[in-house]
Amino acid sequence: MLSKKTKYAINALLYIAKHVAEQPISVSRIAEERNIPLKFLEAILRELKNARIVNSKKGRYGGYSLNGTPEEIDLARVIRLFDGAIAILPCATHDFYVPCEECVDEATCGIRQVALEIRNATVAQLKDATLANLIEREKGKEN
Amino acid sequence: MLSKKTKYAINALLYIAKHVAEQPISVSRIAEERNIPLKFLEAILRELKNARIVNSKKGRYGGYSLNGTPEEIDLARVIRLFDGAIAILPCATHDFYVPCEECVDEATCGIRQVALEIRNATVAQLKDATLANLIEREKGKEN
DNA sequence: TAATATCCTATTAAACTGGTAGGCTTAGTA
DNA sequence: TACTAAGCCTACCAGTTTAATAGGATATTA
Repeated sequence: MLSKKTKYAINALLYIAKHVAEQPISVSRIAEERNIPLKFLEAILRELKNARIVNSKKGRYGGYSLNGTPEEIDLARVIRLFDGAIAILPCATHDFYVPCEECVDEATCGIRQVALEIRNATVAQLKDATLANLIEREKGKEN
Repeated sequence: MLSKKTKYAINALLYIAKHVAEQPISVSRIAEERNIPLKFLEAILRELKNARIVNSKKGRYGGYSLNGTPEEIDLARVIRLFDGAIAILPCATHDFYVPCEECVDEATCGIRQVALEIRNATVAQLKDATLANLIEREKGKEN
């Protein structure tokens, strides 16, 4: 399950993506519009900024803007940032590899093979899910 | 990520499946062979028994045996038992459905559509991963 | 009746999650 | 220059979950 942090992050990014013309957008505006605790969202956007997914502008009339187009930002990136690995086993992740303690022989482990196949499929689906794609999907379902 | 409980459960089931002829097999034997804390594994096998995935026999020379063939027991069932939902969002699960708090309109939500697609693919892969299939995979990699 | 199993309940330490509090720094604008 | 609205940073906290451990009750077989 995705953490609330990740879900808040995705929703905030979608909000910015839908209002690209009005960038930069302040944390307080997003917090109000999407019903996210202000201080919590502040921390989230700071993390997104440190990960270079958004840019920030300090001071009055400052706020956050996307670093890149909505086509370039996908869910895999956001989820990895906040929730870490996407795979179901630590020995089957690409970015966060850690061997399984319980494992006798990783090379032959059947569970690991399954975990790798699932991860590959899931990551592909999450990379397809860009901000632009998500907004498209919502429009498609509206009628 | 799968919990240790789930991983222990899968390993215990695989151990029993590999020694079908010697059923029932005691918790202490499995715990020793697979390096799993005895009392913890005890609780795990009891849960598997309550979920009718294994059978138990009390008293001396008792132990646990598979309830069904290794072809009939798959990872989806075991994971759902210990870790709950397989989907990445509560609104995208089949067995544990709960609406997303953050959600404005579930019917059009793009994230949910992605989550449903991922869940469908993942569940299919986990259902294919039966105990028999996992043992097959290990044999295939051995040479 | 001794030995060896499963079964059951309670407790616990550590980590994680979701959130709050308070204050500092920076940048436009009157 | 002073005000104000914004991001930036650190510390803390309460509740939940995870991964166990402890101790004993009950059942079965030789």
